[in-house]
Amino acid sequence: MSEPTVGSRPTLEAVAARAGVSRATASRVVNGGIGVRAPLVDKVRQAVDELGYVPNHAARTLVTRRNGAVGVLIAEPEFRIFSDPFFERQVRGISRELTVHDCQLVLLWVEGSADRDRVARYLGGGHVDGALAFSLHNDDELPALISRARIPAVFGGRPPAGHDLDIPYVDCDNRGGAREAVRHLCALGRKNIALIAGPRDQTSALDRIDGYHDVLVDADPALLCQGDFTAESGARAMAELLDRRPNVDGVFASNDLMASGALRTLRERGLRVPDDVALVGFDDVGSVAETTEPALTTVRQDIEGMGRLMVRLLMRLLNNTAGDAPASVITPTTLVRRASA
Amino acid sequence: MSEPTVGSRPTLEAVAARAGVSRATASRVVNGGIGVRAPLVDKVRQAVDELGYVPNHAARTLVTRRNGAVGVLIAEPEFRIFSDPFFERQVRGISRELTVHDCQLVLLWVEGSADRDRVARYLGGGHVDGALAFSLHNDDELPALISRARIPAVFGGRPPAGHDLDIPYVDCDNRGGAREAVRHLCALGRKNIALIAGPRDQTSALDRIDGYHDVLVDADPALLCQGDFTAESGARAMAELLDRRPNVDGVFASNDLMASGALRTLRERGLRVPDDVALVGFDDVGSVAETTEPALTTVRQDIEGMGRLMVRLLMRLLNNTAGDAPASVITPTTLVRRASA
DNA sequence: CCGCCCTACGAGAGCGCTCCCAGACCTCAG
DNA sequence: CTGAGGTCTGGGAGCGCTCTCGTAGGGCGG
Repeated sequence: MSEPTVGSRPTLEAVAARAGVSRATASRVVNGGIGVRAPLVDKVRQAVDELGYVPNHAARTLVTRRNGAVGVLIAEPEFRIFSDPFFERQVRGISRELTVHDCQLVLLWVEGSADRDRVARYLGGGHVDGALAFSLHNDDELPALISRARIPAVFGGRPPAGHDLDIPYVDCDNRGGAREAVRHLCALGRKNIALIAGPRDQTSALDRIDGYHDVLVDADPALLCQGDFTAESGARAMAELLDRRPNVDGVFASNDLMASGALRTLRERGLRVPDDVALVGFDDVGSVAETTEPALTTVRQDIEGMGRLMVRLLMRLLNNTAGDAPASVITPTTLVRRASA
Repeated sequence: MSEPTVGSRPTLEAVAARAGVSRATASRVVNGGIGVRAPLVDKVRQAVDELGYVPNHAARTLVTRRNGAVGVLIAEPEFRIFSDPFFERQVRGISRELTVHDCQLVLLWVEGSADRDRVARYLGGGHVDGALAFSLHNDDELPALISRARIPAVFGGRPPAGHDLDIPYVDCDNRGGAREAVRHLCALGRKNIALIAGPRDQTSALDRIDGYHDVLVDADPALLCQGDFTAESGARAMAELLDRRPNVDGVFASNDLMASGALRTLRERGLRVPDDVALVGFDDVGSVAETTEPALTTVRQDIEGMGRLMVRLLMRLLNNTAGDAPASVITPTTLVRRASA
């Protein structure tokens, strides 16, 4: 097909020869050097340096059956949301933690049904040790795809019910965070607290709605307005809420982007934040929450940390000869008080 | 270390046995089946299906020295710009084209100097067949990194001068596109055409500035204002321009994001677009250009196509036993007329 | 009908590595 | 001084695949 990537790289054999030891010993040194006496270790290390030896990954994988790569599955609708800083942060966390574990990130972008087959084959083909996936939508094909590939996996975000797979997930305490946000508005003395909800096909959005209702058990249904996690939808929802209930004095927006949109509408209508209407967001993505005017009071979730956690969970899954899956993790949220509430 | 990913998958040997042929013949069938008679092909295919055979990638790589993976290098500043739809689109194009070539996308995120070593080792270690990188900043370490790893690579965007590496790149005709934009404003009869420029450390921004000057050879320097490709900077630049030269009647913003910011400022100042000020952007990212009010006249570059082109160039590089590097590609731009100019 | 050539298939080596196992060596107690 | 027990090291098999090469077999011209 083509030339080797680099003109014949040195093999372990060559290193061993140069160091005057056997291939087995050289291998031991390369893999940590335990059980090898110091002088030999040094000799091998030196040979490695001199020759610029880099282990052949394929050969190693062939025998160890591990390839040090993890697939990150992103389905089309999510990818479009890549512009959402949320994703960037989560992938960043994943990437960083994978580096720690000496693993590579293989981006698998599932775009259509044809891709679904391809990716399932790929996952099943042992190209990657495990998979990380974001399960955001009810109609998502990812859980099915993963179970088909029979590969260790971890989800980011609680998958919708209905999947009987025991795939662990990492999520933040959406419901608890929402409760905290709403309680905070209550504590400020707000009486007509509205909710700008996220899309109903995402568990995170549903959980935040539940949290709202936990606190405001018999909230006026007209105070709940639907958004889709975009700033634009937040602006629209806010307008609608103000039309329906002009006496709104508190708003919990299910994410910061929608909160920023709501803020815009409030400003356009000449309402002061937080004086007239107190506003709380969710996520605490710095690029949004800190730059609004006024800065957003919001529920922080440790997005990058969740990404890292996903990797750690997967690693535990991989190093786990017994079959017991580690439990899912719910990370805590914290209310970050800024100016908007 | 751990269990095999899946309990002992079938090998080619097993397929061959079941089909009653030799391993060699089975291999031939799996790899396209040329030189094998139809009945045998069928038998092998059937065995593959029945056993659910999937080739072992590592074993194949070990002997072919190709691993069907391409590294996509993203340096930290770019990654932060992932929220820029530009990147999403380009990666999308790359991903799609890689699928066509049966290659995987390994995301390599270069974050610091420590990472630089790690990634260089990784690239040099033959884990990937080639690399794609985005060279946006003058101070970028990526070109050096790639030349160190001595691996076939293609850049997205013309790298800044000063690198004597013969790494081909794919870029759009930034200068020509800018010329077209400015000429269009001229054709509309605009006399005081301002430029909102992009950051000076990016070749694309510089080229667009050059294009502006190509048409407006002795433009008033006060009509040039610096931005950084964000909407916010566009808004600020527009404000500054209006303060400096209230008679501005045409603006070429070096990207759509800045154009959208400029639009906001113009609206706030009560100026009508395009009646008072005609505005042209660059990029034609739909999520921005089509949703502004009025919709943006802009210079379209085929971002996804450029991503695909990068992959094709790399593939040519890989299948190229002679050492002649394919030439870089400059893709054309087209002016898309909407409402803003 | 015989021999030639071409095509289809199988045998086998080997890619670079890990890891099992046997043997060498050393230490120390008896 | 000897042998048991431990620690290190090397030999060698084998991971699953591709690919070269040799051979068998069939078609066709002479």
